[in-house]
Amino acid sequence: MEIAPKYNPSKVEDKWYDFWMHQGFFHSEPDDREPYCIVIPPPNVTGVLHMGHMLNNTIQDILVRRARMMGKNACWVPGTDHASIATEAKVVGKLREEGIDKESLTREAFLEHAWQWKAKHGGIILDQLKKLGASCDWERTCFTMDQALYDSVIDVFIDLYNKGLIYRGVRMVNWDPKALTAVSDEEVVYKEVNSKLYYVRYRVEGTDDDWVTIATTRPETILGDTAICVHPDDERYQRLRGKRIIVPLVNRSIPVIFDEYVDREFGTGALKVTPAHDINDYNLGLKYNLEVIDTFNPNGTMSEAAQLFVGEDRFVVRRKITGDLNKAGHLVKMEDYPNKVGYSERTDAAIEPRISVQWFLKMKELAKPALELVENDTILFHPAKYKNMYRHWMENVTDWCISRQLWWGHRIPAFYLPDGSFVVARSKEEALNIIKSKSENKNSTLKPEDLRQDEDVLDTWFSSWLWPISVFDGIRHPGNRDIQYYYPTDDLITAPEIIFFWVARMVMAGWEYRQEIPFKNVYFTGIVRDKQGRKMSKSLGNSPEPLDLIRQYGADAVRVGMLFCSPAGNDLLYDDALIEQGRNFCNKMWNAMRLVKGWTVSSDIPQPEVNKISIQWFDSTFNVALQNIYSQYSDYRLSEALMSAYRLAWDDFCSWFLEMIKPAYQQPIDSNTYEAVVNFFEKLMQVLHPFMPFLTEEIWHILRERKEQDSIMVSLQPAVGPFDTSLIERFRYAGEVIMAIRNFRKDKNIPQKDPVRLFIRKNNNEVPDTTFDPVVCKLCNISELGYVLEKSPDDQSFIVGSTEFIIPRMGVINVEEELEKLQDELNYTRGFLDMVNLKLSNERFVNNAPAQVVDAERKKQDDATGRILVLEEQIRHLLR
RNA sequence: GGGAGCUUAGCUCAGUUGGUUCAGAGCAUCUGCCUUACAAGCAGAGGGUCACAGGUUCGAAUCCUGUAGCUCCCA
Repeated sequence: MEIAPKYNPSKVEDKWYDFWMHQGFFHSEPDDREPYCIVIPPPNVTGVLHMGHMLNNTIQDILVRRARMMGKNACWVPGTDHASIATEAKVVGKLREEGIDKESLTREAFLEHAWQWKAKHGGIILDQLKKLGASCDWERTCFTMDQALYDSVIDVFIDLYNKGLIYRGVRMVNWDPKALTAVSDEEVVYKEVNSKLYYVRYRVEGTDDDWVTIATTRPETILGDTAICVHPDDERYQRLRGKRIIVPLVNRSIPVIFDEYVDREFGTGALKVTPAHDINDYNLGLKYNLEVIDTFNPNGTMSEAAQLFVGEDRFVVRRKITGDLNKAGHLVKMEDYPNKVGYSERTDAAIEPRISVQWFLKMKELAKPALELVENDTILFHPAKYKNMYRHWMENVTDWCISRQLWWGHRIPAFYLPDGSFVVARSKEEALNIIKSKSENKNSTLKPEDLRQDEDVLDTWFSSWLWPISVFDGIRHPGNRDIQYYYPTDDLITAPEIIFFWVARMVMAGWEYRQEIPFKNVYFTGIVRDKQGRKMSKSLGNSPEPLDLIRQYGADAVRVGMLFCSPAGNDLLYDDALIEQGRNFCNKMWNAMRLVKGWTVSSDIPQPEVNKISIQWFDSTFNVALQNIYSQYSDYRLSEALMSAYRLAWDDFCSWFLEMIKPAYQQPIDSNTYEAVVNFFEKLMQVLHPFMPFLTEEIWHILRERKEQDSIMVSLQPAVGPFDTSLIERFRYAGEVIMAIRNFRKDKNIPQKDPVRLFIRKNNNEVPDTTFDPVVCKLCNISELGYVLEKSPDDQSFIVGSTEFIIPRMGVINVEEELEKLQDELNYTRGFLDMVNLKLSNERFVNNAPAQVVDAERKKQDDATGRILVLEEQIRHLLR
């Protein structure tokens, strides 16, 4: 068989992905096995694959493939999220390009466009994930607006309403003037901006020249002022008691109120109060029963109520009004002032606090058990430090504004009667029944068409929080086979930035609807950043195109590269070098396979001693590493598990083991050894499979003849076998000897191809351990190995531990150079011994430290003493 | 303004209950090598007062206190 000298991923990857799909290996149905389940954090239908998805889904795939290879019934449910605001914005934008105004369409017509858009773009990310090797159960692909999931959301709304947890209320909300909708507190991002503090003076009513100066960052809101507030103890303003103030430009008379809320240090100590446009002012307004004048239209332009600048944008008005105030003699001064301004996470428009009627979900009761479940480790966070953040949010949780003034999404199932009252129901008909059953005769003549359904939809997260349940239809059919089997799911892999948006709320929903946790572990991934530490983003243009990377390096290389430097919860500084490292590793494995497959096997030759001991050593080494790797998996230290597997494969298997058992050039290998090598190789591929699925499947198939339906991905990972740590320990020493001989050769310019003789000098009457002598001989090209008590004048030697290794003179030696080296080492060792002696002569140390530690020091003492003797003798020897 | 966390090699990070698996790994760097699996490689080497200052202890990267710097979250 021709095997390419370099691994070519593009040829291999599509082939195996198709194979896995055709075999149905990704699909899961409930059975007798233990389930393992992950639900994907559903990507937006608006999105395309970015590096963050690559990392996140690589981790999920590793966990799923590993669970599958542990014999569990693994199910990874994929799907997408309808993303109300983002999608509606995209569709509106697209329509605008086509010259269609959203306002000119009916709701039904608009939704028609939205569904078309979703059909075209909604599956892009999921298809891209296939290139990465994602082993999702594609037959279970879900969308948050599929009928079953849609109805689940509506059911939950109705249920929570009936439980009194959902209410409709007038509240100050975060208004996104671009998307024309309210957004939740969590969707507001605060940014530091350089703004100005405007000092504006207001005339006291009934005076000609008595002024009160206030400081504001938002002069355009002056038109909505309905009070001036000062601290009751502020000496400067006592004269204002009982007075009224004239609002500049509009000449409205407003009261002065006294409240301790005011910070006397800030600005002038006098605060203008605009209840319609600031949350704190709103609260003051409630307290003092102030007039509320809403001076803005929903799109951020001035309303009729403002009287001036009607229809002009708030930021334009800020400029204009400053000029007008100045002209009218009201502007005292302006100062630069850095402050934080809230922006919409979705549209980046500056958030406008706005009074409006919205739907809210009470959070306090739901938060209580959800906090407890994380506090008592029923749900584990990896890394655990995120518990702090979670606790903080849960303890300070506020009611969740769940309505959005959009069309794309789950329409709020509330129906309004002509008199303005409403009922919550699944349909107009049901609503009508409820109305009729409640009221005597008053509404008996109502017809369905008299009812008007709420125009708004629900926050997207109000569907996402049900995701782990609704993908199995567990809201509508709580007893169905799937939900009973797969729920609670096992692991959730997500970003810390949505810990409140999503993770916390899933815990709440899980507890409310199943009295169960939604998942057992939450693994928080970091943010993928560029080399300068900037978050990768489209606008910065600093992100590589993931699919290009896969084409260039192969999916396995990308997976391995991304994971290498990504401990849980830590940000990943992306660098192409990481992916190159992944590619190099793939190639290394490929070449090892080429080596092994290149041998001719003979059952006629006996197995050399060196091979026997090498196989024993690698078997132990492998099992120790395996134990390590498995424990790293259970601690969710995936990058460490990968690193352990990497070193096992590269260092232990390739660099050591294969070199130990490798037959001489063009010589056959004995069949026992060959069988052992192929076995090890197979197991190694199984260990590596979750990280690099394609390459391992390819090599696994080349290593042995397989049946048509055989696949490494449904094989079982090896169990940890017995191991001999003393054997590993003894080889560690032999390895040091080998390295010392290599150094010796290099030092003395003796090429590897020239054989040398090696004599080991026995200390006193010790019985030498000869286990690895054949290995040393093979790897160092030793023609003769013996044990001696003395050495002859011409010999050269080196020391490992406290044993001297002698190599009969080959060529000339530089006596002075040797002496200097030996003297240096002698000095160092003497210093070392002094330190140890000092420690051992300290009675408090000997009495207080555990016996182990003291013994270790004694051992050091012995070794150093022995080494000094050898060194001294070597020096004497040279001087002779 | 309130809270949480971080600071260990040039870079990215490990380092459980204080004690020879405590100063580690990978990458990068440097030096030899195109040695018939692999130059996308092989064999070696160098590199850290564990942010700073105190304290506890026989013993501190690890525990305590303070200082400085960075990051994140909340308002």
